[in-house]
Amino acid sequence: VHTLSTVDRSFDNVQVIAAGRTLFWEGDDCEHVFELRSGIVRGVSISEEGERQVTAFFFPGDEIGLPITRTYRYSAEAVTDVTYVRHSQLRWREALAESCRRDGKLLRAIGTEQDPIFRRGLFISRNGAVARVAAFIASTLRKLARDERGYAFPIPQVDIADYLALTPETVCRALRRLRELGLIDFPGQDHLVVHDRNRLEQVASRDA
Amino acid sequence: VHTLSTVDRSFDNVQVIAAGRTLFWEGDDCEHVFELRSGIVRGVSISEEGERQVTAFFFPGDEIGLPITRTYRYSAEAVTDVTYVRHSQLRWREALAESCRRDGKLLRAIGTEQDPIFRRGLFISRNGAVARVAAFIASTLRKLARDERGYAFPIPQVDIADYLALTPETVCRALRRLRELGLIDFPGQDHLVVHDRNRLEQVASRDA
DNA sequence: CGGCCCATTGACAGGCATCAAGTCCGGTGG
DNA sequence: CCACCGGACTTGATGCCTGTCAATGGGCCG
Repeated sequence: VHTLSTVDRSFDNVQVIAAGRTLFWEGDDCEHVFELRSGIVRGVSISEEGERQVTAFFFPGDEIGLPITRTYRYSAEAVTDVTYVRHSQLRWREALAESCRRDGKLLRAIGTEQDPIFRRGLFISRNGAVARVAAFIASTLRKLARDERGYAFPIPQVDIADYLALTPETVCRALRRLRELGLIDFPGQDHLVVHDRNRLEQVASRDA
Repeated sequence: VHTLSTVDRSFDNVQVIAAGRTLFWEGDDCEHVFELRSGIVRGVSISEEGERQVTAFFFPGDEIGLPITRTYRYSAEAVTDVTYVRHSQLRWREALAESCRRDGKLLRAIGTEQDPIFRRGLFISRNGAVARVAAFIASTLRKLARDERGYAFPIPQVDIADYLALTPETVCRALRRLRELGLIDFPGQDHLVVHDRNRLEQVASRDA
Protein backbone atom coordinates (compact mmCIF):
# COMPACT_ATOMS: atom_id res chain seq x y z
CA VAL A 1 0.00 0.00 0.00
CA HIS A 2 1.45 3.31 -1.07
CA THR A 3 0.88 6.46 0.93
CA LEU A 4 1.90 10.02 0.48
CA SER A 5 4.47 9.69 3.25
CA THR A 6 6.44 12.66 2.02
CA VAL A 7 3.45 14.94 2.32
CA ASP A 8 2.81 16.72 5.57
CA ARG A 9 0.03 14.70 7.15
CA SER A 10 -1.06 17.58 9.33
CA PHE A 11 -2.89 18.96 6.32
CA ASP A 12 -4.81 15.73 5.96
CA ASN A 13 -8.45 16.45 5.64
CA VAL A 14 -10.38 13.21 5.79
CA GLN A 15 -13.67 13.54 3.96
CA VAL A 16 -16.74 11.33 3.81
CA ILE A 17 -19.03 10.66 0.91
CA ALA A 18 -22.20 8.57 0.76
CA ALA A 19 -22.78 5.55 -1.45
CA GLY A 20 -23.87 6.58 -4.90
CA ARG A 21 -22.24 10.02 -4.83
CA THR A 22 -19.47 11.03 -7.19
CA LEU A 23 -15.90 12.01 -6.24
CA PHE A 24 -15.04 13.45 -9.64
CA TRP A 25 -16.51 13.44 -13.12
CA GLU A 26 -15.20 12.11 -16.40
CA GLY A 27 -13.91 15.01 -18.46
CA ASP A 28 -13.13 17.33 -15.55
CA ASP A 29 -9.64 18.73 -15.27
CA CYS A 30 -7.36 16.63 -13.07
CA GLU A 31 -6.94 18.92 -10.10
CA HIS A 32 -6.93 16.53 -7.17
CA VAL A 33 -5.64 13.10 -6.26
CA PHE A 34 -8.00 11.06 -4.10
CA GLU A 35 -6.48 8.69 -1.58
CA LEU A 36 -9.06 6.10 -0.63
CA ARG A 37 -9.19 5.30 3.09
CA SER A 38 -12.26 3.08 3.41
CA GLY A 39 -15.04 1.83 1.17
CA ILE A 40 -15.16 0.88 -2.49
CA VAL A 41 -15.17 3.19 -5.51
CA ARG A 42 -16.02 2.39 -9.12
CA GLY A 43 -14.67 4.11 -12.20
CA VAL A 44 -17.43 4.76 -14.72
CA SER A 45 -17.09 5.84 -18.32
CA ILE A 46 -20.08 6.68 -20.49
CA SER A 47 -19.61 6.13 -24.22
CA GLU A 48 -21.09 8.51 -26.76
CA GLU A 49 -24.07 6.21 -27.27
CA GLY A 50 -24.79 6.42 -23.56
CA GLU A 51 -23.47 2.96 -22.81
CA ARG A 52 -22.28 2.67 -19.21
CA GLN A 53 -18.98 0.94 -18.61
CA VAL A 54 -17.30 0.30 -15.28
CA THR A 55 -13.60 0.61 -15.98
CA ALA A 56 -12.27 -0.34 -12.56
CA PHE A 57 -12.99 -0.95 -8.88
CA PHE A 58 -10.83 0.74 -6.25
CA PHE A 59 -10.22 -0.25 -2.65
CA PRO A 60 -8.75 1.27 0.51
CA GLY A 61 -5.15 2.33 -0.03
CA ASP A 62 -5.62 3.07 -3.73
CA GLU A 63 -5.00 6.53 -5.12
CA ILE A 64 -7.39 7.68 -7.81
CA GLY A 65 -7.34 10.45 -10.34
CA LEU A 66 -3.60 10.65 -10.90
CA PRO A 67 -2.77 13.43 -13.35
CA ILE A 68 -1.36 11.34 -16.18
CA THR A 69 -3.99 12.81 -18.46
CA ARG A 70 -5.25 16.37 -18.56
CA THR A 71 -8.80 15.38 -17.73
CA TYR A 72 -10.20 12.43 -15.82
CA ARG A 73 -10.97 9.52 -18.10
CA TYR A 74 -13.76 8.19 -15.89
CA SER A 75 -16.08 9.31 -13.15
CA ALA A 76 -15.35 8.01 -9.66
CA GLU A 77 -18.52 6.92 -7.89
CA ALA A 78 -18.81 5.62 -4.34
CA VAL A 79 -20.14 2.05 -4.31
CA THR A 80 -20.35 2.06 -0.52
CA ASP A 81 -19.97 4.90 1.92
CA VAL A 82 -16.41 6.09 1.46
CA THR A 83 -13.77 8.03 3.35
CA TYR A 84 -10.89 9.60 1.49
CA VAL A 85 -8.25 12.30 1.54
CA ARG A 86 -7.98 14.81 -1.24
CA HIS A 87 -4.55 16.06 -2.31
CA SER A 88 -3.90 18.88 -4.71
CA GLN A 89 -2.28 17.83 -7.94
CA LEU A 90 0.60 20.21 -7.32
CA ARG A 91 1.49 18.73 -3.96
CA TRP A 92 1.14 15.25 -5.34
CA ARG A 93 3.56 16.04 -8.15
CA GLU A 94 6.08 17.38 -5.67
CA ALA A 95 5.79 14.17 -3.68
CA LEU A 96 6.26 12.17 -6.86
CA ALA A 97 9.34 14.14 -7.83
CA GLU A 98 10.83 13.51 -4.42
CA SER A 99 9.96 9.82 -4.61
CA CYS A 100 11.52 9.53 -8.05
CA ARG A 101 14.81 10.83 -6.71
CA ARG A 102 14.78 8.32 -3.88
CA ASP A 103 13.32 5.02 -5.00
CA GLY A 104 10.44 5.61 -7.41
CA LYS A 105 7.99 3.93 -5.07
CA LEU A 106 5.27 6.49 -5.67
CA LEU A 107 5.43 5.69 -9.36
CA ARG A 108 3.96 2.34 -8.44
CA ALA A 109 0.86 4.10 -7.17
CA ILE A 110 0.13 4.88 -10.80
CA GLY A 111 0.47 1.21 -11.58
CA THR A 112 -2.00 0.45 -8.82
CA GLU A 113 -4.58 2.70 -10.41
CA GLN A 114 -3.96 1.34 -13.90
CA ASP A 115 -3.88 -2.30 -12.89
CA PRO A 116 -7.62 -2.96 -12.56
CA ILE A 117 -8.16 -1.19 -15.88
CA PHE A 118 -5.54 -3.40 -17.47
CA ARG A 119 -6.97 -6.54 -15.94
CA ARG A 120 -10.44 -5.64 -17.16
CA GLY A 121 -9.12 -6.03 -20.68
CA LEU A 122 -7.86 -9.48 -19.86
CA PHE A 123 -11.12 -10.49 -18.21
CA ILE A 124 -13.27 -9.37 -21.09
CA SER A 125 -11.18 -11.23 -23.63
CA ARG A 126 -11.84 -14.42 -21.71
CA ASN A 127 -14.52 -16.45 -23.48
CA GLY A 128 -17.40 -17.51 -21.34
CA ALA A 129 -19.38 -15.56 -18.83
CA VAL A 130 -18.74 -18.03 -16.00
CA ALA A 131 -14.99 -17.80 -16.53
CA ARG A 132 -15.12 -13.99 -16.47
CA VAL A 133 -17.14 -13.82 -13.30
CA ALA A 134 -14.98 -16.43 -11.60
CA ALA A 135 -11.85 -14.58 -12.60
CA PHE A 136 -13.28 -11.33 -11.31
CA ILE A 137 -14.20 -12.78 -7.93
CA ALA A 138 -10.92 -14.60 -7.53
CA SER A 139 -8.89 -11.50 -8.26
CA THR A 140 -11.03 -9.30 -6.04
CA LEU A 141 -10.85 -11.50 -2.96
CA ARG A 142 -7.54 -10.14 -1.70
CA LYS A 143 -8.96 -6.63 -1.64
CA LEU A 144 -12.09 -7.47 0.33
CA ALA A 145 -12.51 -7.15 4.08
CA ARG A 146 -13.20 -10.35 6.00
CA ASP A 147 -15.37 -10.96 8.99
CA GLU A 148 -16.75 -14.07 10.70
CA ARG A 149 -19.42 -14.46 8.04
CA GLY A 150 -17.07 -14.31 5.09
CA TYR A 151 -16.01 -11.56 2.71
CA ALA A 152 -17.78 -8.23 2.59
CA PHE A 153 -19.02 -8.06 -0.98
CA PRO A 154 -21.16 -4.96 -1.48
CA ILE A 155 -20.74 -4.73 -5.25
CA PRO A 156 -24.06 -4.83 -7.12
CA GLN A 157 -24.37 -7.23 -10.01
CA VAL A 158 -25.12 -4.39 -12.37
CA ASP A 159 -21.66 -3.01 -11.74
CA ILE A 160 -20.06 -6.39 -12.23
CA ALA A 161 -21.95 -6.70 -15.49
CA ASP A 162 -20.73 -3.33 -16.74
CA TYR A 163 -17.19 -4.15 -15.67
CA LEU A 164 -17.13 -7.52 -17.44
CA ALA A 165 -19.09 -6.38 -20.51
CA LEU A 166 -22.01 -8.65 -19.72
CA THR A 167 -25.68 -8.11 -18.92
CA PRO A 168 -26.96 -8.32 -15.34
CA GLU A 169 -28.96 -11.41 -16.27
CA THR A 170 -25.89 -13.22 -17.49
CA VAL A 171 -23.94 -12.28 -14.35
CA CYS A 172 -26.77 -13.59 -12.23
CA ARG A 173 -26.82 -16.89 -14.10
CA ALA A 174 -23.06 -17.20 -13.87
CA LEU A 175 -23.16 -16.65 -10.12
CA ARG A 176 -25.88 -19.28 -9.81
CA ARG A 177 -23.69 -21.65 -11.77
CA LEU A 178 -20.78 -21.08 -9.39
CA ARG A 179 -23.15 -21.63 -6.48
CA GLU A 180 -24.42 -24.86 -7.99
CA LEU A 181 -20.86 -26.01 -8.45
CA GLY A 182 -20.37 -25.50 -4.72
CA LEU A 183 -17.59 -22.99 -5.19
CA ILE A 184 -19.17 -19.96 -3.56
CA ASP A 185 -22.20 -18.90 -1.55
CA PHE A 186 -24.09 -15.77 -0.62
CA PRO A 187 -25.29 -16.41 2.93
CA GLY A 188 -26.62 -12.92 3.45
CA GLN A 189 -26.90 -9.64 1.66
CA ASP A 190 -23.48 -8.38 0.60
CA HIS A 191 -21.70 -11.41 2.05
CA LEU A 192 -19.63 -13.84 0.07
CA VAL A 193 -18.21 -17.19 1.11
CA VAL A 194 -15.66 -19.00 -1.03
CA HIS A 195 -15.68 -22.75 -0.50
CA ASP A 196 -13.00 -23.78 -2.94
CA ARG A 197 -10.68 -21.07 -4.09
CA ASN A 198 -8.51 -23.39 -6.14
CA ARG A 199 -11.35 -24.72 -8.20
CA LEU A 200 -12.65 -21.19 -8.57
CA GLU A 201 -9.39 -20.18 -10.18
CA GLN A 202 -9.51 -23.26 -12.35
CA VAL A 203 -12.93 -22.27 -13.64
CA ALA A 204 -11.56 -18.80 -14.25
CA SER A 205 -8.87 -20.26 -16.49
CA ARG A 206 -11.12 -22.58 -18.41
CA ASP A 207 -13.00 -21.60 -21.51
CA ALA A 208 -16.80 -21.83 -21.75
CA VAL B 1 4.39 14.00 -28.66
CA HIS B 2 6.45 13.90 -25.54
CA THR B 3 10.18 13.50 -25.64
CA LEU B 4 12.85 13.22 -23.00
CA SER B 5 13.98 16.73 -23.62
CA THR B 6 15.67 16.99 -20.26
CA VAL B 7 17.84 13.97 -20.97
CA ASP B 8 21.21 14.47 -22.60
CA ARG B 9 20.58 13.49 -26.21
CA SER B 10 24.25 12.81 -26.84
CA PHE B 11 23.77 9.44 -25.20
CA ASP B 12 21.02 8.63 -27.67
CA ASN B 13 21.65 5.27 -29.17
CA VAL B 14 19.16 4.60 -31.93
CA GLN B 15 18.60 0.90 -32.35
CA VAL B 16 16.88 -1.14 -35.01
CA ILE B 17 14.84 -4.30 -34.66
CA ALA B 18 13.21 -6.44 -37.33
CA ALA B 19 9.50 -7.18 -37.65
CA GLY B 20 8.47 -10.02 -35.39
CA ARG B 21 11.30 -9.55 -32.85
CA THR B 22 10.66 -8.63 -29.24
CA LEU B 23 11.80 -5.46 -27.45
CA PHE B 24 11.06 -6.74 -23.96
CA TRP B 25 9.21 -9.64 -22.40
CA GLU B 26 6.18 -9.78 -20.16
CA GLY B 27 7.35 -10.47 -16.63
CA ASP B 28 10.86 -9.06 -17.02
CA ASP B 29 11.98 -6.38 -14.61
CA CYS B 30 11.34 -2.85 -15.88
CA GLU B 31 14.87 -1.68 -16.52
CA HIS B 32 14.50 0.38 -19.66
CA VAL B 33 12.11 2.80 -21.24
CA PHE B 34 11.73 2.43 -25.01
CA GLU B 35 11.11 5.53 -27.04
CA LEU B 36 9.65 4.53 -30.38
CA ARG B 37 11.07 6.44 -33.36
CA SER B 38 9.57 4.60 -36.35
CA GLY B 39 7.44 1.55 -37.01
CA ILE B 40 4.62 -0.06 -35.05
CA VAL B 41 4.85 -2.14 -31.87
CA ARG B 42 2.23 -4.36 -30.30
CA GLY B 43 1.85 -5.18 -26.63
CA VAL B 44 1.14 -8.88 -26.12
CA SER B 45 0.01 -10.62 -22.98
CA ILE B 46 -0.32 -14.39 -22.77
CA SER B 47 -2.87 -15.67 -20.28
CA GLU B 48 -2.23 -18.81 -18.25
CA GLU B 49 -4.24 -20.89 -20.70
CA GLY B 50 -1.96 -19.72 -23.48
CA GLU B 51 -4.53 -17.33 -24.91
CA ARG B 52 -2.85 -14.51 -26.81
CA GLN B 53 -4.12 -11.01 -26.24
CA VAL B 54 -2.88 -7.84 -27.89
CA THR B 55 -3.22 -5.16 -25.21
CA ALA B 56 -2.16 -2.16 -27.27
CA PHE B 57 -0.56 -0.82 -30.43
CA PHE B 58 2.18 1.78 -30.21
CA PHE B 59 3.33 4.29 -32.78
CA PRO B 60 6.27 6.64 -33.37
CA GLY B 61 6.64 9.09 -30.51
CA ASP B 62 5.22 6.73 -27.90
CA GLU B 63 7.26 5.66 -24.91
CA ILE B 64 6.83 2.06 -23.84
CA GLY B 65 7.73 0.13 -20.73
CA LEU B 66 7.41 2.94 -18.21
CA PRO B 67 8.30 1.69 -14.73
CA ILE B 68 4.93 2.08 -13.06
CA THR B 69 5.01 -1.60 -12.24
CA ARG B 70 7.99 -3.67 -11.12
CA THR B 71 7.80 -5.97 -14.13
CA TYR B 72 6.50 -5.42 -17.64
CA ARG B 73 2.85 -6.39 -17.95
CA TYR B 74 3.13 -7.28 -21.62
CA SER B 75 5.71 -8.20 -24.20
CA ALA B 76 6.54 -5.57 -26.80
CA GLU B 77 6.81 -7.07 -30.27
CA ALA B 78 7.71 -5.27 -33.47
CA VAL B 79 4.85 -5.40 -35.99
CA THR B 80 7.00 -3.77 -38.64
CA ASP B 81 10.70 -3.04 -38.70
CA VAL B 82 11.21 -0.61 -35.86
CA THR B 83 13.73 1.97 -34.71
CA TYR B 84 13.84 3.08 -31.10
CA VAL B 85 15.94 4.61 -28.35
CA ARG B 86 16.44 2.81 -25.07
CA HIS B 87 16.69 4.85 -21.88
CA SER B 88 17.67 3.48 -18.51
CA GLN B 89 14.91 3.54 -15.92
CA LEU B 90 17.08 5.60 -13.59
CA ARG B 91 17.69 8.35 -16.13
CA TRP B 92 14.02 8.34 -17.05
CA ARG B 93 13.01 8.77 -13.43
CA GLU B 94 15.36 11.71 -13.06
CA ALA B 95 13.82 13.30 -16.11
CA LEU B 96 10.36 12.68 -14.67
CA ALA B 97 11.30 14.25 -11.34
CA GLU B 98 12.58 17.31 -13.14
CA SER B 99 9.48 17.50 -15.29
CA CYS B 100 7.23 17.19 -12.24
CA ARG B 101 8.81 20.25 -10.68
CA ARG B 102 8.35 22.25 -13.85
CA ASP B 103 5.08 21.39 -15.51
CA GLY B 104 4.36 17.69 -15.17
CA LYS B 105 4.41 17.24 -18.92
CA LEU B 106 6.36 14.01 -18.79
CA LEU B 107 3.65 12.53 -16.61
CA ARG B 108 1.44 12.67 -19.68
CA ALA B 109 3.80 10.24 -21.39
CA ILE B 110 2.45 7.65 -19.00
CA GLY B 111 -1.03 8.55 -20.08
CA THR B 112 0.01 8.05 -23.68
CA GLU B 113 1.14 4.51 -22.96
CA GLN B 114 -1.97 3.70 -20.93
CA ASP B 115 -4.43 5.24 -23.33
CA PRO B 116 -4.59 2.50 -25.96
CA ILE B 117 -4.95 -0.05 -23.18
CA PHE B 118 -7.81 1.95 -21.73
CA ARG B 119 -9.48 2.37 -25.08
CA ARG B 120 -9.24 -1.32 -25.76
CA GLY B 121 -11.57 -1.88 -22.85
CA LEU B 122 -14.06 0.54 -24.37
CA PHE B 123 -13.81 -1.10 -27.79
CA ILE B 124 -14.37 -4.58 -26.51
CA SER B 125 -17.44 -3.60 -24.54
CA ARG B 126 -18.96 -2.34 -27.74
CA ASN B 127 -21.42 -4.93 -29.01
CA GLY B 128 -21.01 -5.98 -32.56
CA ALA B 129 -17.89 -6.96 -34.43
CA VAL B 130 -18.39 -4.39 -37.19
CA ALA B 131 -18.66 -1.58 -34.65
CA ARG B 132 -15.47 -2.70 -32.90
CA VAL B 133 -13.47 -2.92 -36.08
CA ALA B 134 -14.79 0.40 -37.32
CA ALA B 135 -13.96 2.05 -34.02
CA PHE B 136 -10.47 0.57 -34.09
CA ILE B 137 -9.75 1.81 -37.59
CA ALA B 138 -11.21 5.25 -36.94
CA SER B 139 -9.13 5.75 -33.82
CA THR B 140 -5.97 4.41 -35.43
CA LEU B 141 -6.09 6.64 -38.49
CA ARG B 142 -4.44 9.64 -36.85
CA LYS B 143 -1.42 7.55 -35.96
CA LEU B 144 -0.86 6.10 -39.41
CA ALA B 145 1.54 7.42 -42.01
CA ARG B 146 0.03 8.64 -45.28
CA ASP B 147 1.33 8.43 -48.80
CA GLU B 148 -0.20 8.95 -52.21
CA ARG B 149 -1.88 5.55 -52.10
CA GLY B 150 -3.57 6.07 -48.72
CA TYR B 151 -2.69 5.08 -45.19
CA ALA B 152 0.08 2.62 -44.43
CA PHE B 153 -1.72 -0.17 -42.61
CA PRO B 154 0.68 -3.02 -41.91
CA ILE B 155 -1.26 -4.55 -39.03
CA PRO B 156 -2.22 -8.19 -39.66
CA GLN B 157 -5.81 -9.18 -39.04
CA VAL B 158 -4.74 -11.71 -36.45
CA ASP B 159 -3.41 -8.88 -34.29
CA ILE B 160 -6.59 -6.88 -34.75
CA ALA B 161 -8.57 -9.94 -33.72
CA ASP B 162 -6.51 -10.45 -30.55
CA TYR B 163 -6.80 -6.74 -29.76
CA LEU B 164 -10.58 -6.63 -30.18
CA ALA B 165 -11.27 -10.03 -28.60
CA LEU B 166 -12.56 -11.48 -31.86
CA THR B 167 -11.49 -14.29 -34.15
CA PRO B 168 -9.57 -13.60 -37.38
CA GLU B 169 -12.55 -14.88 -39.37
CA THR B 170 -14.88 -12.38 -37.76
CA VAL B 171 -12.45 -9.53 -38.34
CA CYS B 172 -12.19 -10.50 -41.98
CA ARG B 173 -15.96 -10.55 -42.37
CA ALA B 174 -16.30 -7.20 -40.60
CA LEU B 175 -13.73 -5.65 -42.93
CA ARG B 176 -15.60 -7.05 -45.90
CA ARG B 177 -18.78 -5.51 -44.56
CA LEU B 178 -17.11 -2.09 -44.30
CA ARG B 179 -15.82 -2.52 -47.83
CA GLU B 180 -19.27 -3.44 -49.11
CA LEU B 181 -20.66 -0.35 -47.40
CA GLY B 182 -18.17 1.68 -49.39
CA LEU B 183 -16.47 3.09 -46.32
CA ILE B 184 -12.96 1.72 -46.82
CA ASP B 185 -10.83 -0.12 -49.33
CA PHE B 186 -7.61 -2.10 -49.44
CA PRO B 187 -6.09 -1.24 -52.80
CA GLY B 188 -2.86 -3.05 -52.16
CA GLN B 189 -1.14 -5.06 -49.50
CA ASP B 190 -0.86 -3.05 -46.29
CA HIS B 191 -2.64 -0.07 -47.80
CA LEU B 192 -5.87 1.40 -46.53
CA VAL B 193 -8.12 4.01 -48.09
CA VAL B 194 -10.95 5.60 -46.14
CA HIS B 195 -13.74 6.85 -48.34
CA ASP B 196 -16.12 8.19 -45.72
CA ARG B 197 -14.63 8.86 -42.34
CA ASN B 198 -17.82 10.33 -40.90
CA ARG B 199 -19.94 7.32 -41.69
CA LEU B 200 -17.13 5.09 -40.44
CA GLU B 201 -17.36 6.78 -37.06
CA GLN B 202 -21.14 6.49 -37.16
CA VAL B 203 -20.86 2.75 -37.68
CA ALA B 204 -18.38 2.65 -34.81
CA SER B 205 -20.98 4.23 -32.53
CA ARG B 206 -23.86 2.06 -33.57
CA ASP B 207 -24.70 -1.26 -32.00
CA ALA B 208 -24.90 -4.47 -33.99
C1' DC C 1 -47.68 -0.96 4.58
C1' DG C 2 -46.27 0.50 0.03
C1' DG C 3 -42.88 1.66 -3.39
C1' DC C 4 -38.57 1.10 -5.56
C1' DC C 5 -34.49 -0.99 -6.89
C1' DC C 6 -32.04 -5.02 -7.41
C1' DA C 7 -31.92 -9.81 -8.19
C1' DT C 8 -33.95 -13.86 -10.42
C1' DT C 9 -35.93 -16.90 -13.85
C1' DG C 10 -37.82 -18.23 -18.45
C1' DA C 11 -38.37 -18.18 -23.64
C1' DC C 12 -36.46 -16.84 -27.75
C1' DA C 13 -33.58 -15.14 -31.48
C1' DG C 14 -29.29 -13.62 -33.36
C1' DG C 15 -24.36 -13.18 -33.69
C1' DC C 16 -20.07 -14.98 -33.17
C1' DA C 17 -16.89 -19.05 -32.43
C1' DT C 18 -15.76 -23.13 -34.41
C1' DC C 19 -14.47 -26.30 -37.92
C1' DA C 20 -13.23 -27.02 -42.58
C1' DA C 21 -11.81 -25.77 -47.27
C1' DG C 22 -10.12 -23.04 -50.56
C1' DT C 23 -7.51 -18.72 -52.39
C1' DC C 24 -4.06 -15.25 -52.72
C1' DC C 25 0.48 -13.53 -52.28
C1' DG C 26 5.36 -13.09 -51.20
C1' DG C 27 9.56 -15.36 -50.56
C1' DT C 28 12.75 -19.00 -51.48
C1' DG C 29 15.40 -22.09 -54.00
C1' DG C 30 16.28 -24.45 -58.10
C1' DC D 1 12.81 -16.88 -64.50
C1' DC D 2 9.76 -20.05 -62.74
C1' DA D 3 7.95 -23.48 -59.61
C1' DC D 4 7.12 -24.35 -55.16
C1' DC D 5 5.79 -23.56 -50.46
C1' DG D 6 3.89 -21.50 -46.38
C1' DG D 7 1.41 -18.07 -44.02
C1' DA D 8 -2.18 -14.88 -44.09
C1' DC D 9 -6.56 -14.07 -45.73
C1' DT D 10 -11.26 -15.58 -47.41
C1' DT D 11 -15.55 -17.97 -47.51
C1' DG D 12 -19.17 -21.34 -46.07
C1' DA D 13 -22.05 -24.25 -42.77
C1' DT D 14 -23.34 -25.22 -38.11
C1' DG D 15 -24.16 -24.94 -33.05
C1' DC D 16 -23.89 -22.63 -28.78
C1' DC D 17 -23.79 -18.72 -25.84
C1' DT D 18 -25.38 -14.56 -24.55
C1' DG D 19 -28.37 -10.47 -25.34
C1' DT D 20 -33.04 -9.20 -25.27
C1' DC D 21 -37.65 -8.94 -23.61
C1' DA D 22 -40.89 -9.94 -20.10
C1' DA D 23 -42.50 -11.11 -15.63
C1' DT D 24 -41.89 -12.32 -10.82
C1' DG D 25 -39.65 -12.27 -6.28
C1' DG D 26 -37.36 -10.08 -2.42
C1' DG D 27 -35.20 -6.89 0.68
C1' DC D 28 -34.63 -2.07 2.28
C1' DC D 29 -36.36 2.39 3.32
C1' DG D 30 -39.59 5.80 3.72
